[in-house]
Amino acid sequence: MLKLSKKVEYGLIAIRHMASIESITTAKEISEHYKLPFDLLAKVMQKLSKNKIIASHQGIHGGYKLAKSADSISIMDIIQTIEGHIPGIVQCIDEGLEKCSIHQNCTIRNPLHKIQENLESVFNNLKVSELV
Amino acid sequence: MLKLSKKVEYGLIAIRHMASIESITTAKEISEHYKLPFDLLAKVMQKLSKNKIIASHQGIHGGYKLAKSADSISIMDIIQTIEGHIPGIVQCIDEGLEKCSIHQNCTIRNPLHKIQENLESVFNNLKVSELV
DNA sequence: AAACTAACGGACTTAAATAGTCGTATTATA
DNA sequence: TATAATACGACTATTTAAGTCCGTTAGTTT
Repeated sequence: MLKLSKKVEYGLIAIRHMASIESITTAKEISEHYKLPFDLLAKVMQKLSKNKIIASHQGIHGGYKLAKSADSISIMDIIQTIEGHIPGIVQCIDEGLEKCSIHQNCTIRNPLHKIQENLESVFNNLKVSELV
Repeated sequence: MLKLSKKVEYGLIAIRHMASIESITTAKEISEHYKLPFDLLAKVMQKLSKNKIIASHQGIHGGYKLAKSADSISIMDIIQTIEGHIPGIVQCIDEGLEKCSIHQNCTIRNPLHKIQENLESVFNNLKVSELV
C-alpha cells in the first residue's frame, strides 16, 4: 500500500535518464543499463510518447528523447500518463462518493481529501529537472 | 497504487468513531453502523488494542475505547500498527537498497526519499482529533 | 528492393498483494 | 452456566500488478 507501481518507477528512471543525456536513446539501451524488463519498459515509454512527454522516432536509428524541457515535466505528469488518472488514496476519492459503501456515515472523507491534496501538490511541484 | 488499504481505512473509521463518543463500543456496533465486514474490522481492532492505541475489555459487556487522548494519536500510529511498518513508496525505500535490482545505477532514490519524508510528516502531524 | 532494427499495440499468463471468511479458544458478566 | 464479547490462526477468494509473447508498422541502410 502507498506504493508507486513498477511502471511509474520505470517511467521515472527512463525520463531521468533521457534528461541527463542530450542524444536520442532506445528502450533497449535503458532496459539493459538499469536491468529493467524490456517489454514492460517499452510499453511505458510508448505511453509517455503518446502523451507527448517524450518524442519517438521509428526505424533503424530511432529511439526516444524528451519532448520538452526537464523543468516543465512534473512527476504528476508522468504518473497521470502511465496510470491513466491521478489515483486516490481511498476509493471514495478515487471513484466518487457514490461507490462508497459507507456514504452518509463516512467520517473520514474530508480529512483524507486534504491528505490527498497535499500528496498531489508534492507530485505536481516536483519536476524532472529536480530528480537528482 | 498509492492507496491506503481497507484495513487502514476501517481502522481510521473505528478510531474516529471511538473518539466521537465517550462510552465503550464494540466491533459489532461499528461494523453494523458503517457496514464494514465484521471479521476484518475485528482483527484491525485487535491489532490496535495490542499496540495500546485502544483498550479492550472482554466478556459480555466488553468492547473497546480509546486508550489515550485523540490528540496524541497520529494517523501514522494507526498505519504503522495495522501494516506493521511504515510503507515505502518504492521497494528500495521500503526494504533497503540491497534488494534493489538497479543499485548503483539508480538515479531516482534520493528524490523519492524526499517525497517519502514529506508523506510521512503529513501522516505524523495529522492527529485523530483533527479527523473532522 | 530487401534486410534490419526500432517503435507500436493487443492478448495473454503469472505472481503478489489485498480483502474477506471460517473455526475455535478465551474471558468476563449476568 | 449460558451468553456475548475479544483473541487468533488458517484458509480462500478476489483484485491488482508485473511480466511475457506475438505480430505489425515504419524509417534506414545497404
